[in-house]
Amino acid sequence: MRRQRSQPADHGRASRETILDGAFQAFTKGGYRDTAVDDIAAAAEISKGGIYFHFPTKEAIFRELMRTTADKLVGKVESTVAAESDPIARAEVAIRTVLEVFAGHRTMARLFFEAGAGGRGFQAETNVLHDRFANLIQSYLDDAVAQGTIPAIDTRITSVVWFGALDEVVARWLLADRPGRLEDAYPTLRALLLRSVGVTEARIAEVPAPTFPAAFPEQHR
Amino acid sequence: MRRQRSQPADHGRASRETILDGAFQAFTKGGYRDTAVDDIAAAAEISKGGIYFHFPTKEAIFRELMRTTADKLVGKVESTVAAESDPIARAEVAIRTVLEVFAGHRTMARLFFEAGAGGRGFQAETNVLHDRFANLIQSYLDDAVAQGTIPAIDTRITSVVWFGALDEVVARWLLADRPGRLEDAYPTLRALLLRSVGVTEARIAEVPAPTFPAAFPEQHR
DNA sequence: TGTTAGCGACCGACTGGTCGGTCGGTCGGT
DNA sequence: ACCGACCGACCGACCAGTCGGTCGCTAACA
Repeated sequence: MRRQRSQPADHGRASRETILDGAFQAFTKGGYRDTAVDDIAAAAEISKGGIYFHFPTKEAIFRELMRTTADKLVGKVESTVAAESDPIARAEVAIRTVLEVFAGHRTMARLFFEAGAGGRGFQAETNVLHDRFANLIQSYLDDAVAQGTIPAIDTRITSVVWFGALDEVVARWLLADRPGRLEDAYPTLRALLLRSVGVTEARIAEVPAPTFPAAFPEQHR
Repeated sequence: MRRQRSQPADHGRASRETILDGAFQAFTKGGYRDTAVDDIAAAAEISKGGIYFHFPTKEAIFRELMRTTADKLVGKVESTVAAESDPIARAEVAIRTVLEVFAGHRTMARLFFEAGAGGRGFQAETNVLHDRFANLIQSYLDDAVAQGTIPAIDTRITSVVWFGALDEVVARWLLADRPGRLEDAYPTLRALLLRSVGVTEARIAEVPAPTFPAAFPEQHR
């Protein structure tokens, strides 16, 4: 199968994107270690040599993919958050947005969660990602504390806790046999997190938080 | 280096344990994928062939290691929990115990957290582990709800959230450049979690929770 | 207009190295 | 003499990265 050769106007941009797309698909099922460069090549309909013309190593592809994908997510969060001015409302919207984006892009979630499967050094990569989100959350919490909306607490640990909670909820959803709708977990998650930092019950009840049926399909006990 | 041959009385039990010990050491630094069977052999001071006399596959070694280690941890938790009768107190003690055990056995924590680095199928293994602890937590929460100590909430999601929080706190501690004392995070974590399920402030303040200095060394912002 | 040199993009067979697992063999105890 | 425990060289699969090519475009030149 002869491939259409790219026009010179492409400047190689197109195929770079094509490779990234293929890499996304490939990494998405299988994680880093279980994905061979040949798999990426197949997914992107390009040769291995072609890939190495555009990228120096397999790891470089993965890193770029992670970075740009995270950028998109953070960008999305920051733009939706911009509509709110109250710091607690911002935190709420941030959490909700992450949930919604992942709900709509299960594969993207996979990318983030199977990133770890590249042992040693990728742990560091994941670390940066976690930090990024935790810091985002922490900034909202700090603001909330500063303006007296919530009592003074250790916002560093709190942001870690919030992130961990969010992370785990998404992780379980990803691994569930018959996953429900991820967004359905939001009302409960929101209430738990807001309560945890001492937001008043009145404030928590403010958004009626439609009582969906339990978001988690079944429990294996 | 000729090794001491085991006495027949051993029935091979000793060397099985020796291998498991070596595997623990080896897996502990490097995760599953980055640890070669030869590494395990070296750590256990036995030959590769010797290992395959006792275990069918590398994966079998890892699974057994995970299982028995988790057993120990769960056992420890359950025995300390037995001293308490109030379900919320039990949950508190469970969290605290996990923190303390990990604090004292950093390597054990490593084993659990680098388990994921074996892509696909190990995710499932980790899943089981998470389930085990989440279910433990859920049972305490269910009891607390049943006896009216806390309001009725979705204990399934709540247990996932609690576990996620705990998990992330430990993970950050493991990856910190200059980790502080893990137990120091307990007071804050405890307060956050208890508040999240609606335990009264009075009850939360009950244990004076000695205000340690911040448990997290520094923040990279 | 026809010819050709140069080049950027891409191809895919191949290499070097790693690693899980095997297998014929050894050895001490009974 | 036999057997269970153990040894370690070896096999084969897999895979990241390389390298000598090919192809078609464009620009320079005749």
